[in-house]
Amino acid sequence: MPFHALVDGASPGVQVPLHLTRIPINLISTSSDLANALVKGKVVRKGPLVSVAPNDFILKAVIQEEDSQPHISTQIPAINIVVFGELARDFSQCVSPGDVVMASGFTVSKSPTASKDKLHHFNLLLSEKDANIYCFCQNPSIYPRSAVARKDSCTVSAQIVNRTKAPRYTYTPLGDLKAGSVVNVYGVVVFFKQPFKSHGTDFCSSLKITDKSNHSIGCTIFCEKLEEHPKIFQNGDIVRMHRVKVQLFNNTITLVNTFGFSVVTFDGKPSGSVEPRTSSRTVHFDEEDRRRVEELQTWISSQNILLPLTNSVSLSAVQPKAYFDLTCQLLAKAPVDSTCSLLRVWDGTRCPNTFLKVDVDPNDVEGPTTFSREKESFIANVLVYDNHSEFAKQLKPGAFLRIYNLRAIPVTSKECSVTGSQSEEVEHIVFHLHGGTSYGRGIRVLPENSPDVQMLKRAIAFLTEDVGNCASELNDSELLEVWSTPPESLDDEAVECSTSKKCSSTAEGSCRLQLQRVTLSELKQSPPGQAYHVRAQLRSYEPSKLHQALKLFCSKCSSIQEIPDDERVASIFSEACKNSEDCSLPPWALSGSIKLPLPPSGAPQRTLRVHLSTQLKAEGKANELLFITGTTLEETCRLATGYKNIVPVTSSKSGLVLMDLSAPFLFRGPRRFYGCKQCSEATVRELPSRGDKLLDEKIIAEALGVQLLQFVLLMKLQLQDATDTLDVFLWKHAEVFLGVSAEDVAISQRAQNCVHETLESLCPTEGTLGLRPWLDLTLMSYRGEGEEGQMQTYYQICSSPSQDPDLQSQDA
DNA sequence: GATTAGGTTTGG
Repeated sequence: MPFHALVDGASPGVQVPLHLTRIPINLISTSSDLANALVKGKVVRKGPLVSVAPNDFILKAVIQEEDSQPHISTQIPAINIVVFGELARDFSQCVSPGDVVMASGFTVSKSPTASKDKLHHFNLLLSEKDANIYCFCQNPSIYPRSAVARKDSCTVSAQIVNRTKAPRYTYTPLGDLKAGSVVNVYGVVVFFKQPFKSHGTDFCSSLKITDKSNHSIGCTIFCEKLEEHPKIFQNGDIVRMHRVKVQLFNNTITLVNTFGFSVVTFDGKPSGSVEPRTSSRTVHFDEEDRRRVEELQTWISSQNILLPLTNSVSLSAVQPKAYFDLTCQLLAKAPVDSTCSLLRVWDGTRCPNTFLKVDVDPNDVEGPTTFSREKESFIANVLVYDNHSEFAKQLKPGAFLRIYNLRAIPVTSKECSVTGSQSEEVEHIVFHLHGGTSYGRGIRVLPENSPDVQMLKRAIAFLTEDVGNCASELNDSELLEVWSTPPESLDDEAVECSTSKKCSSTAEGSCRLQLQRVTLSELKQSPPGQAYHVRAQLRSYEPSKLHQALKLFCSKCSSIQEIPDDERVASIFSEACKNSEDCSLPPWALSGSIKLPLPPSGAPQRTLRVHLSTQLKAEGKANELLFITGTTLEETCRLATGYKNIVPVTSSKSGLVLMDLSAPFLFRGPRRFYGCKQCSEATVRELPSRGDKLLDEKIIAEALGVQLLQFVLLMKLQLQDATDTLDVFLWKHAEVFLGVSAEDVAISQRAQNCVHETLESLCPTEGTLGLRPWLDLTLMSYRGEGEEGQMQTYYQICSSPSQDPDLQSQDA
């Protein structure tokens, strides 16, 4: 009986058990005896009910002791509580801020947000199985959900909610599997095949998983429906399987699914949030699972990073004859014959080899039949055979794909030379996806929201800018400026000038691409405007503090801007408060007030004035977007944790206006979004109706006339080989190179650690240069204006770091 | 509560 709603402090048949002893919030610690402990506090903040699965929820709230003695301790008598399962839903429905609750049967965990929210160093965890919450309901609340609508909420009738216990799963380490048993397991994928049709009634997935025990266990999954199979995108993904049978086959332990089987997968790379990949509507996923996934993610990243689990390479890093996985976008496709189809794909990088032209009937082509010469040079031709040709029938141009175990086949053919008389041998390349499923051969459509697709989209977006506009080749002088000094506005004429020069050099360079690898010394003497392959070691990189590598980029004016520090943003907020004037509200806006969650210790609780859209309210989405006035930065951040989208505004004579765009124009949870000062024409206006489409930063920016800035990473690397050293920029391909999204780096310590580990593996702080891995890189050289106005050559990395194992120990 | 597959290429 975990949840008890009491009206006027009582409810028929419900009593707070007498054996429980109240413990002051500031005395809660891991060492306190919690078995019979009871905490009491007023709910000062109630977060949204987050659905993690049907009938499974998480809700966070803050409770504060009202009657505590401040002199007892300096610890703030307020604490985060995290409620799980259906108990969370009951809490959400029945408790309003202002209500007093008591809780027992909780556990405590270290609060990851303590330094930020200045609350208690521990969180209270309340699971539906063990915890009891007693709620003393107050008068109808005037808090967020109802405040704006001025609607009474939560007239709770006294009730006792009785829930069946959520099943608790135990997971068997892969080293402890006993033949004949049925178990639940967690593991890291080290091999997998996409599901294929078996000779029986089902599709079959074959995979191999490992864990800390370092056993590698083969698994075979039979399911009739494709969506019931594990959604594995790459080695290193994490799988959780329930109800698999342990069998011996050829004296080896294997796992096969059995009745009631279910599987969930997770990205193996830490990204700040753990998203279960499943199409099951009844997945159980709780804090314990989150902890297990994060633990495995940490374990994976601690494994030898020099031996990457995945075989993914970008087009720019493809080696002839090699097998590899390619993440790409399908542009066009056509059948070639009864067993073979042509897929035309790209990934935003250019393969140094020219592709064999595959003749197909233009009438059979799905998607464009031709592309501009520039765009064509970025497109790969992939021939897929047999079962994959069948699978390709269902693919649609525009889809994002990962193709596993592709092979780059060099093809030599005779071609008439330009002069026409003699024929000369020309080397082309074409990718083959051979029939069958050996080595995991197959094609997978990646979901739009996957981090890899997001990165791919950005790489392609950068490219299409470049292809569409010769100005493309990077605003080098600006890169330099950003590098050493705060950004200044660009001199337009200077850009025009350097752009036109770059255009001509690009035009000369783009038709003939360098095929062979060059040394750094040769590269320095080679003509600019071309792509080159180099093999080099990373000698050093800047900045050493990763947060300094994070910048904001405007895709409209191509400027790179620094992320303003909190001090600067805080001063913009306080200026805005000071200069605020009374104004008449736009006709579409509704006004209300909300109480700010948890005031800092001792301060009176603040009531904020908010505005929201009549339209959104009519659609039942009043809380989706709030315009708030008169807050400090700190208050805005606190508020943002409980609402989807917060836009701080200020009132002037002319009405509501956005703040200075040096400050974020939008807050959502820990994420902040910025607009370009130069390119925005910001106005506070009502958002057009979007139907069921979720409000995201793009929609909001567009509606407000804000040119959204994109998070990017910018670094300067020094490469070295036996012949020379070379400074290169890592920018447009930084996400591909580092394997994280810049946006994640902006909010996630774990993503930052991931980057740090990658750089550390390529360029260890300790150890000799000779031991550093050798990297196969594609560099683009281009001319640009230097700091003092003279033209000079710059280099930028445009590939992922593919490492050459043969050269690992060779000395520079 | 049966059956399927049981990684491992070199090819169009």
